[in-house]
Amino acid sequence: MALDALNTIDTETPALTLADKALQAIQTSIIKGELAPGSKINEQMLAQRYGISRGPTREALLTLERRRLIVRIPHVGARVAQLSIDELGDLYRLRSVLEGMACELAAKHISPTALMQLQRLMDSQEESLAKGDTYFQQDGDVDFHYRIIRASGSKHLQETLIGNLYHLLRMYRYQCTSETRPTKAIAEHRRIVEAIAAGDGELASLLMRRHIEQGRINTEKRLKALQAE
Amino acid sequence: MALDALNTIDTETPALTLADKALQAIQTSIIKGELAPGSKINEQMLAQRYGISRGPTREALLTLERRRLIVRIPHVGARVAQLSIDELGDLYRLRSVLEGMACELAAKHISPTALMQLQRLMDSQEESLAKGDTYFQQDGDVDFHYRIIRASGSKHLQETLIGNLYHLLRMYRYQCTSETRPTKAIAEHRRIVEAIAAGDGELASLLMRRHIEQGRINTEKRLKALQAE
DNA sequence: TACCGACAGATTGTTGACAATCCAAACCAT
DNA sequence: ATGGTTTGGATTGTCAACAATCTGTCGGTA
Repeated sequence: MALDALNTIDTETPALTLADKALQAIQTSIIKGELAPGSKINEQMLAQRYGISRGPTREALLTLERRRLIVRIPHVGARVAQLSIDELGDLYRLRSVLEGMACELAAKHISPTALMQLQRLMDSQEESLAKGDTYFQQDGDVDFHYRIIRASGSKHLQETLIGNLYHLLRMYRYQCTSETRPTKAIAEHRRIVEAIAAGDGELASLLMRRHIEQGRINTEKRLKALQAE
Repeated sequence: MALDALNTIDTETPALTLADKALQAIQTSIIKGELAPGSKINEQMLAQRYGISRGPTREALLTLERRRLIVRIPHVGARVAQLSIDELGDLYRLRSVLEGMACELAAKHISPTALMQLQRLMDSQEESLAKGDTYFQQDGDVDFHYRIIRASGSKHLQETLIGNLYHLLRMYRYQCTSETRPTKAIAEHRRIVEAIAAGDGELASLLMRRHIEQGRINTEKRLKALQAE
């Protein structure tokens, strides 16, 4: 039932278009690996599965192409993106630079309220970690990064990271990480926030780049193990 | 050459769809300002103008939305993007960081042939400049930057810059620069290439960021004058 | 057997019509 | 006159059928 809800289009809220809803549904399937990397995507089949026509389905696929979750070839079709270690490195290298930049900007521009919210997020995460609750760890990490990126105040940086890069990143992370490293990661988050609060963008950027590099190593290890089979 | 053609399979055939052609046509109109910034875009009218149906037209508009050349609102429609000084600054700040990164990578990874081609491009541009031929100046500059970005060897960096950011950038540049500053710009290009050739990514990056900052100042000046009317 | 080309099935690209939604002008009530 | 409501026209979202293209199979030929 709950699983069904994830794969079913809600036809009762006409605020969103069918294309948007299809996009959400298909993207979730891809990120979770229900649509396996490299597998072929059939427009008609997808449309049928969600009970809509091919028009909105095609629109969703175009958006997924721009997010690099699928690869489309004209007159041939679309496939779910393949995960590779090379691309992972490429992706993280770019992410590292961009989020470093976000930190520097955030250290300059962050608003008092946004900073406070960020600190409260740290508190609540440390608290739930102490309780042994790791369920929201992954989401919490994403939330942390999102907030800093938004605090940068740069529309294009935001769009590039959240609107483009992060979707593919989430796919790698979802499929390649099982247990996270919550204690260390949250401590690193805390230090980054402290640097931002102190207005030290250079330090915040450095810490963030290191933090992300740790994440890359972690994910790469998993991906290697995954591809070894 | 002929032998090459005989033994090569045309895997790189454009295979242009109507959507692709419409995209090219509409994008050119927007960048040139024939479709004025802020003006409304009518799907049916566009489709009629190019003698195609609304389907491919919509696909083209979706792509233009991802390239930030238009703004789309569900059930309302699309408008050509507005140019603003704030966004120009935002855009160039991001571009600066990314192309700086491209320089560092290029200094490490560039292939001998790519380097040679780059140097030949410099030669031919200096030559045509000496002749007083400024017609291809704009294209030449774009070409220079593209080559360095490609030489970085980073797929995602390439996609982010060329696939996303540069389209909007070209719109600003096309509409906001009349006479360029060819002599200085080409000299700056030359120095950047020299730094890359010497494997000094740090220097190349610094020079590139300065070079881009000059471009920003130039474009901003024009944009201000344009908006003063 | 290996290679080349025609054929059939399936898939994508495109179209025109229909439904849902928004915008603006006209209308009514106060 | 002004504010809110209604209604008509225009525009976007969606659909199902048609056309163009590709993939893989089959048969023929060296």
